This record gives sequence, C-alpha cells and structure tokens, in this order.
Amino acid sequence: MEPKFLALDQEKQDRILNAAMEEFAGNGYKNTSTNTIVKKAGISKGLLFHYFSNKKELYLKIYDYFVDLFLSEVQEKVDWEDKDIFNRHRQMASLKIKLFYQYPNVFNFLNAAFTENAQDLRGELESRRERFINHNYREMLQDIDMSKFREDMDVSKMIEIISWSMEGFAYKQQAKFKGLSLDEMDLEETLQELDRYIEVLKYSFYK
Amino acid sequence: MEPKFLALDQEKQDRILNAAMEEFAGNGYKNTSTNTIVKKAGISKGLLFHYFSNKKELYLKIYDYFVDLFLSEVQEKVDWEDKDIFNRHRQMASLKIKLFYQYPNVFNFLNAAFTENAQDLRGELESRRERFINHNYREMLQDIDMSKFREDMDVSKMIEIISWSMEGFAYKQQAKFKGLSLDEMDLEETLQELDRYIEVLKYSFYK
DNA sequence: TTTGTATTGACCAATCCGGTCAATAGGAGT
DNA sequence: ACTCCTATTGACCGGATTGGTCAATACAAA
Repeated sequence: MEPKFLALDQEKQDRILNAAMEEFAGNGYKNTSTNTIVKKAGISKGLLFHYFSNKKELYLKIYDYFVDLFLSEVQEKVDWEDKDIFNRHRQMASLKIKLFYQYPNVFNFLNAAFTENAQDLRGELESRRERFINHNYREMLQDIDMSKFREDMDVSKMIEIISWSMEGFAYKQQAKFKGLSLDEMDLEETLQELDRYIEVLKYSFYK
Repeated sequence: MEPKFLALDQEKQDRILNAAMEEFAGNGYKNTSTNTIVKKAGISKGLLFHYFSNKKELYLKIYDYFVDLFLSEVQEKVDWEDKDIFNRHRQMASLKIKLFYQYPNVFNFLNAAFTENAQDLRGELESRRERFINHNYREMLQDIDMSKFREDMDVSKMIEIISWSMEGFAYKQQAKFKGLSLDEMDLEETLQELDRYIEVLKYSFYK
C-alpha cells in the first residue's frame, strides 16, 4: 500500500478500504464506479487518485494488502502444534471473525475477486489466486490427526463435510450480522454457537 | 414467456436463454450488455428485441420462466409421501442435475438474481424473492420424519449440517463439471457419489 | 503573511449501451 | 417466376457514465 495512504489516520483509511471493498464485492470491478466509492467514503474524487494512481491499482493494492494481512495473521496466530481438525477450524473462525469486525467486507471482496473476470485484471489476478487457495485450505488441513476419526467411515468425506459445515455456519452468521452495528456482534457468543455445531460433528465423527 | 419466442425451435431458444443466463449470472444485470448476449447466442441484436421488448423484460421473463419451471417440477416430481430427509434431498438433487444438463447456468443465474441489486430491478425482484426461498427450503424440509434421528444430539443442527453438506456437494460437482461437455457428465455416477456422502451422514445422524 | 501540503469537485474526452428501423433474406403459395 | 409475408439483420444514434485531470481552495505551521 502507498506510504502516503498509510500515513492517514486509521479511521479514514478504513473508511476508504471498506467503501471500496463493499462496492467491488457487490458490483464487480468494472461496474464499480470510483464516484460511488468516494461518495461512500466521504472523500473527494481527487483525493482517491492522490493515493492510488488509478482504479486498477486501487483494486490490486487492496487485494494484496488483505491477502497478506490475513495469511500472516493465520501463520502467526494459529497454534500449529495442535493437530485436532476442529481446533484448527475454530482458530481460523476466530481470526476471520476478528477481521470481519474491522472490515465487514474483506471476505466478500476476496471471494468476489476469486470469480472476477474483468479484462483489465486478467493475468494480474490469475497469478495471485493460486497462492491464496493453496495457503488457505491446503496448509490448514494438512498435518491433521487422523487417528481420532472413527474407522467405519470414509475419513476424507468426513473432512469435507466438516469444511462445508464451517462454510455454511460462516455464511449463516454473516447473514445474521448484516446491518448490525459492531457492538451488537459478540465474538464469544458466536464462537460458542460454533462450538455447538462442532460438538455435533465431533460426536458423530470421532471415536 | 412471449409466444413469439416459444415458437422458435428448442435449440435456438436454449441458445438464447443460456447465453443470457450466463452473462447475467457472471456480470450482473447492469454490467451485462445485450451486445454480448446476442453475440454469444449467435443472433442479431434486432432479433433479441423482437422477442423481448427490452433488457429488463428479458431478465424478468427468464427469471419467472425458470422459477416456475423448477418449482412446478419439484411440486410434481418429488414424492411427498416419503418423509425421509435424505430421500428428499436426493430427489431434489436429481431434479437439479437434470435441469443443469439443459441449462448449465440456471442456478448460477437464480442465485445471482437473489443478490442482484440493480436499480431497474428493485421492487420487481424483491417481490419475487420471497416466493422462491419460501418454497425451496421451507416446504422441502417441513414434514420430515424426525423420529429417525439420534436423540443425543440437536436435531435442528443435524438438519442444518445436512443442508450445508448438500450445498457443498453441489458446489463441488459444479466446479467439476465446468467446461465439460454434456455427455461427459453422468447423472447416475453423480447420484452415486452423492449417496456416499448421504451414507456418512445417515450413519452419523440416524439411530 | 508566507509557504507548503492536503483536499476539493467541476470538467472532459472517450467509451459503451439500449433500442430503432429501413433493408434484406427466404420460404410458401400460386 | 412472381407475390406476399414473416423472420432476421446490423448500422446507427442520443444519451448516460466513467476514469482521470488540474486549477483552485482550505488549512496548518512557521
């Protein structure tokens, strides 16, 4: 990210980042107007182009910034010694929720970036995608303690079902949080709710 | 749908419908150009506007057409006497796959329509959404035989996990089918693969 | 008052798009 | 071969929108 931009106070940075991500996530690259972004962020057009030299750079800088932020967070905060698949998922969920509090549209934005196919971004994005998916799910689920699973069912299918459940839960939570203010969202409560699903899965799939 | 349009031979109809759905699904309403649709469908611009009076009508007519098609199919083909949740899901999956063969983008289109927020469509779409979600998931999962579930876990959570797994499976299959020709996709094989996941879930959640 | 930086927003050239319509193609009937 | 009618074409246009610029202003510090 540009040093000029990073010198801004955090609140203004976040206003701009969130405005841009919300628009990009909701409308795609091409159909997002810089006019809308500046209006939503409460800054002038000129200022946006003072920080980012053009729309394409705005998009890619934000993309890189958050991929880095998230991946380094994961690398750093996850306890890689713990080989229990549910604990791994729970830790990831916790990180995601924390990031979600500050940037409610990061994951929508990153998901959208995954299916984005604007001409201007082709190539630039394509080379970046692999990194993200490799890191996110491969690394996370490798090195798992398989011996805990019941032996009368297909382990890989159980693992898939667990992932799908985590995604389903995340999606459900996000819909629930839509439109709520920050202090109405309770991290602990959400994690406890998640634990109840984990309980069901653990009880079903573990020995 | 316009009678003029329905008088076309099926193959041309489908070419137009699929082209439109693919574009609308991938780029959203506003960012979809009728120029692209006609190019992809292999017809002239004039002809499209001969069948559909304008872009908005094109979108909504297609939406209504496929919602009706799918819902009536469900109403008609599902065996409502069978109260087993897995059989219900399996039947729904079978219907979806069949429709997917003829219209590979119906569900992408309908999903996109669900989050579409173009100014021109607001209101028109909003009033239509409720109907779809009510029918699709409420009706499908009501009237289920709960007595088959284990009693030491939360039934509603198991039901959610089952739904999330079906969605995850569908998503995975669709990614797998991406770019394949019709005759490379095998309905029976897909259903058998689905059955293996159902087996795991049934074994875990049923008494 | 001066100087230097942060910020504004009117402005513009370029692009693109939905929709029209005069013209043509092509088939059926005679 | 000719007529008639419908199906289909695609060049064309007014209007809307956009990314990006830049001269002007606001503001803070000295």
